[in-house]
Amino acid sequence: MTFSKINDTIHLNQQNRGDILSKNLKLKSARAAKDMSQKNVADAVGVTRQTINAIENGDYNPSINLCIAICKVLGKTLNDIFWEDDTSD
Amino acid sequence: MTFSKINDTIHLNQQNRGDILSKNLKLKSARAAKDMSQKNVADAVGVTRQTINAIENGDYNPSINLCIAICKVLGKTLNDIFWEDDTSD
DNA sequence: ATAATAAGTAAAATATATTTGACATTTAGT
DNA sequence: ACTAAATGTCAAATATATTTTACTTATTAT
Repeated sequence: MTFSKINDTIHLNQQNRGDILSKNLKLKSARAAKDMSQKNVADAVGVTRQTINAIENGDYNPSINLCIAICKVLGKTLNDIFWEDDTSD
Repeated sequence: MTFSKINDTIHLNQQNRGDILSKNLKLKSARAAKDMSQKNVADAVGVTRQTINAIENGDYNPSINLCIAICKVLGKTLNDIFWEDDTSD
């Protein structure tokens, strides 16, 4: 049994930061729903506002623990904010 | 027929240990359900087997893109494998 | 007993997430 | 006009995820 590599996008994304990654609009709207600024969320989860800004703008990919912390602050789950539902493409 | 060494009682408590090293047993079982080795998953998502091993054993936290890739390989979602459902903050 | 695969672990090197500090733009409010 | 808060972005420094190489143990099968 062989397994094909489906994760080429990771290294591609890491090399072309800001080019290919799309914005996380779910995060932006979830934050807006809580009426929190980027700095508010950043302080709540213990990172800088630049980090939250970069995540929203798709400049790099956060760690799973940071994603979980953000979700909890915003009252959402990982699937709500970070799961890409692009089943059709 | 050989007998394996049963050397610890830790396994009995793995599910509900709140310690530093909380293993990701959901990942382990999802991988077992697909009959894939750590190296199989590693190759499929484009990382080394040490990375998969470290994630399963809770040694460090992967990036969200790697988590998504792992989930897709195993036919699971982020919530299935990486969302911790302990509502006690 | 030997070989082969899977798994656990570790030290050093590399890649990249995150911080720090700074500057610019927009928006809303006096 | 000014002020402040929120956002966007950038370069350099730091922290840490990930790789590479290697050694070890466990398991299964020959």
